[in-house]
Amino acid sequence: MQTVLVIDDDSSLRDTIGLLLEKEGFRPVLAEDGKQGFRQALTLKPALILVDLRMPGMTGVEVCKQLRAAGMKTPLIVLSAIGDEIDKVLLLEIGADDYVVKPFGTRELLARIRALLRRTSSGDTKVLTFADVEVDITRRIVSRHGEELKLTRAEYNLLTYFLQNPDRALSRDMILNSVWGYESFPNTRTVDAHVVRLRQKLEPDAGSPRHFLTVHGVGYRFLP
Amino acid sequence: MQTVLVIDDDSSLRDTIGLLLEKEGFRPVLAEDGKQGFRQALTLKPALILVDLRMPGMTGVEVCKQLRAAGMKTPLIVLSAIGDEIDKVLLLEIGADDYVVKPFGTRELLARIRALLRRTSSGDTKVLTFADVEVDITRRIVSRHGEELKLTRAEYNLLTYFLQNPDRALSRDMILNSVWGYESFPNTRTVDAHVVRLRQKLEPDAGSPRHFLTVHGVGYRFLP
DNA sequence: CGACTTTGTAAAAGAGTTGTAAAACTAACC
DNA sequence: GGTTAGTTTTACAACTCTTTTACAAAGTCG
Repeated sequence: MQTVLVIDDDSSLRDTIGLLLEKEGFRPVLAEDGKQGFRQALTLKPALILVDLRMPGMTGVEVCKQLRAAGMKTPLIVLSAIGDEIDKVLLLEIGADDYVVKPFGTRELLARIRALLRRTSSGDTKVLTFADVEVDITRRIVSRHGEELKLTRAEYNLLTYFLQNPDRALSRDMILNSVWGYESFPNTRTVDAHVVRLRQKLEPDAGSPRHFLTVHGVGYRFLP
Repeated sequence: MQTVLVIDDDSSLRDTIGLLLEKEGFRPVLAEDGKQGFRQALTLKPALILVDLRMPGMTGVEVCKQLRAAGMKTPLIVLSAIGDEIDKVLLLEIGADDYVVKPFGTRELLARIRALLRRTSSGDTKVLTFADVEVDITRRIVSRHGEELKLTRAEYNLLTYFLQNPDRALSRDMILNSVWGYESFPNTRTVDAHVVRLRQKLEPDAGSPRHFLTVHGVGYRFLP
């Protein structure tokens, strides 16, 4: 989950943004002044920073400058009040990546956050999870408790298919067609062999599966 | 020198921007419509693209969408006339990185170009590193412990591609398209041959690679 | 309860993928 | 034109993964 640091002295706005971010799947961290925010930025290394331009003490411009001087390249969006005289060019030159003028819609703020994250982190890592297992699609790695589990290609493909079709009875033929494609025609027992392997690698107790369930006479059902 | 592709049907504006860029040390390439611009973007792989929103034929939005669909991550700034009703959020969502409203000052345009180049990783980051290897992009030199390692062109290109896409499973086809381009069609085994060479030159122990990892049945994953 | 079908599983057989050196080919440079 | 450096293809061994097979275990149903 990506951490977003929000630095704003207006506590009500800060909380609003915090809630919004939380709802959208980010981990918000709130700071009420520039100095505190600056320290948290260094220690937390958030994925993105939102900073108010006008604050008592250390201003947004100061925060931004200092962070860049400290070598941090964290993407940063400046929040400015409509009355503020902002020199857009200056902002961009001191190292802010974008700015949003208050009052702003939540949709706009989110879009900007996403766009900025997309182009900076270059890796929008997609991660699916079930139980205590993590499936990192971009890295093509499956792990449990941070420890990598080695899955073969067929196992991996089968697993992601199950993840995309949770809690549904899936016949062996459906599975074969979706995972193996219409070109190859393996025996339906092939599916069983791979399910066995997924159970052995991913089930807490392969003997009595809790996630990869058998639907007798049909096929399997995956329960996250 | 960094190439900037300018796509605009207004020839006078196009030339003005071209001159400005040239004066500021960029290499401008001009395209007069969306289709032409799109093709040049794919072949030239510019460092940055400026595209007019309103054009006959393929619009700026189209260009942007298509480029992103083709997997190009080139930073892109949209130029829009003051009368245009632009949905900023939409622009950012389709993958534009920034926009400038015409008429704009040259100072503003340049600041935005620089800011965008700065934050898009390889913009002015001249040196990339991983483990004990340094890759100096501007000098096109790879070294370890200050000692130069001689890499051929293909090896170097492949290495920088890996560096720009760390910790992601990359299929041979993706690698071929990005490193070799859409025009040449070498065998996918070519990739393997070059990976072998990178391992031999850069891995501490080429026999058990720690950085250039194989993703069986897919391709490779580079771990810095 | 049996007779029958379906599933679990390990292990063998088979298929496909990768590592690697070397040959064949190209482009670049005197 | 010939030499050289670099790229791409090829060939094959080594390796990994997939599929089949065989049999035991479990489930279904009269």
